[in-house]
Amino acid sequence: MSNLDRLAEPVRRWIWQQQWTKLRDVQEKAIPAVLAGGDVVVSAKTAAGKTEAAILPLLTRVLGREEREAAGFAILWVSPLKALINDQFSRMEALCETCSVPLHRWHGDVSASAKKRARERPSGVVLITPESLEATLVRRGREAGRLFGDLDAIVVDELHAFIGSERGMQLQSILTRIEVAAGRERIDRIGLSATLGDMWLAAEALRPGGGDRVTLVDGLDPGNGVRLQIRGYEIARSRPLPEDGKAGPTNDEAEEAKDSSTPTETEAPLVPKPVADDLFRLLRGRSNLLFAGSRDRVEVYADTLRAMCEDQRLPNEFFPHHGNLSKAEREDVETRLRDDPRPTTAVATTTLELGIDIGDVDGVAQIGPGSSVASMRQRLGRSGRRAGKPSVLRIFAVEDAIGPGGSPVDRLHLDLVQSIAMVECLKDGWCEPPSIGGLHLSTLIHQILAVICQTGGIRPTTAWRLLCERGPFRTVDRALFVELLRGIAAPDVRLVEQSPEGLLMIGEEGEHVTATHDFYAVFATPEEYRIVHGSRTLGTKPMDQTIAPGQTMIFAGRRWRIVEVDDRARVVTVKPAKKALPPAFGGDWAGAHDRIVETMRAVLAGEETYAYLDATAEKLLADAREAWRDLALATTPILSSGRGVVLFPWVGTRKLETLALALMARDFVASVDGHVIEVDDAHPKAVAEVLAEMAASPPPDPQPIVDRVAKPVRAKFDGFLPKGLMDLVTAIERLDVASVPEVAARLVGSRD
DNA sequence: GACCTGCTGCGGCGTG
Repeated sequence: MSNLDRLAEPVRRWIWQQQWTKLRDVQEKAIPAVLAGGDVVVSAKTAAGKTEAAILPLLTRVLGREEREAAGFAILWVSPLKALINDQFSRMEALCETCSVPLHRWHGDVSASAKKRARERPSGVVLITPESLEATLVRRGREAGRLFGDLDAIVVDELHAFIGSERGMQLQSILTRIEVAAGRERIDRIGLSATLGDMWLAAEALRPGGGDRVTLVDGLDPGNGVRLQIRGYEIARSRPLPEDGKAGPTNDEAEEAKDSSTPTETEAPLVPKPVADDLFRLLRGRSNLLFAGSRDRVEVYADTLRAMCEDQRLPNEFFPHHGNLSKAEREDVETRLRDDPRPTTAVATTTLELGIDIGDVDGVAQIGPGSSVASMRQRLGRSGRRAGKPSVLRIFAVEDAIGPGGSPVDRLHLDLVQSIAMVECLKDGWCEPPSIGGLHLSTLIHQILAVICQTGGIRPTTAWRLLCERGPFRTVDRALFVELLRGIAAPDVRLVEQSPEGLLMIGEEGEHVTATHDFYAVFATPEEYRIVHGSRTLGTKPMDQTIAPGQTMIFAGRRWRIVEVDDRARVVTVKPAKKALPPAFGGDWAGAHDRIVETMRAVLAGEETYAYLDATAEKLLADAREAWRDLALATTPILSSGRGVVLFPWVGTRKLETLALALMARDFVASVDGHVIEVDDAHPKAVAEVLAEMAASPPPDPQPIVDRVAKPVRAKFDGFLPKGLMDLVTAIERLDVASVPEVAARLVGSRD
């Protein structure tokens, strides 16, 4: 018997109106779990019907409750994106109406009057962002009991997107604060998540400290199979790529003339011709997603493919999509993908990996290995959603042509090898676990300020119990909490102060910080210029680079020249140009997980053949394996190179960077380049001696290593931390000092 | 050699 019969009558009526013949697997499983009460994580891939899996039984619960005197919201539905809230609102509107349950949208783009109405007569379901929830607690803390005291359940949509992040810590903290303000022991939490390698992490993220009591519901995914290919390209580079942003031409007539000239023969194209030709041939005429890896590359690839359409007098079907493009530019692409019959390829960053509704695409392509196996899996799920259609993923591995005399690292074709390693990890069913265990002191500072605003003043002990004992900051003990409070109450900081009665109050600087609307978000955002053409805002660009009139840039997939820069208003006015340079957005490299780099070593050292490689990729892999043998890297992971040394420990980026800093603390000039460490002006024997000593000793003193981290301040409130606490955060969240002996042993252990 | 996300309250003005 289907669990359909356990749903309330109006809910069943709505299902009947939808003409559903039966419930999806994940819905059948979720209904009894949600009806039973308690915490539940529902996991399934995108578009499997998770929303209905949660809302149908939740509405049944709400309709089954006896009418109560005190009003209040019944269901709090927290979502990471405004766009998702809008999608979900239209999906739930008719259902809620059938059930006579009010449905509210609550985020920054919703009118203040609609929010006021919801606040004055709170009831039914409210779809809200963490930031809007934070704002409500901070500005109307005394109303929290009235608004949330009668909640039946809290839903966290896209739970996986919150795990381990600053925003995730904030959300967990807010959920605790709501339970406490509502005077409730606990309120049921329902998490909706993508499938993770380890679902216990999702359970623990939903209920910190109580993950083992969360019910896990996993939707079956029969799937339509996967067609995956790695395409190799061996490109002779006569000249290096132009350096980003630095070579902007000056504003004069000669430059205007240059706009219309064609690129000279010696100038290397930004996208190698064989790669561009294949992309054009394989993608044109269908609907695809092309993940280019960075915003700069999104612009360059979209511009190159658009220009190819124009050269062949064909209508353009390639459009860029990334976080710095305006909402209007992005929505045009999304709508065209979803509703327009014309073939469309969106060239994108990670913006199109998550939940936004764009329907199904024919294929997915990506340039290079991509940032993680987890993201490769999400991308794969974007195609092959229609019955009988497999998921199609093409990975373009672009490598330099290089002879036996070339640089050892380049001969290993590590981009291709990493692509293979990541596909192998994916086939094994593994993906990176979210990184948890950080101290998150920046976010804790935020939560201390927020709780003071919410309550009007709080005792330090009460704050610690709320945020660290009951809330999510479990790694912060009383002593550390007191040290943090002393730091942010210091006379030169003054975020907080203590009243004569011992209550924590907002200090002078804290008044400034909490007064602005920028306060509600816990993540930092760079200052940006707005890029404007005529009356249309194309998007924004970070202001760390120098921007000057006369410079050209590719932006929103088209070519522009900067006409005017208004530094006060932070507006850059542009006009069309015939030729332009790629824009520079900057960014940091998050690095690869240990398991990926270990698999890369196994790929190089092994003899396995991979059926998903094309002929060039096979040839490049053979060349890389030949280099591996020539260089005897299996037995000699320390190579002499020019006047320096190259180290191949085959560990993930965090351990690699820690070892490089440890060598710097021993007065070597060491730097990380991809998956290797380069030591300048050093003799292999001298480096090996120090490594042997590190391998035989306990982990080194972290302080000299921490002191060499280039930019320690990263999170929004890091700047308010006393140095000792900033160093602690750096050591715990960015380094792995304990691994130094083991990584050093990998380099010297195999030489004896 | 990376990416993404969010926002209150109030004063002033125009419109129905």
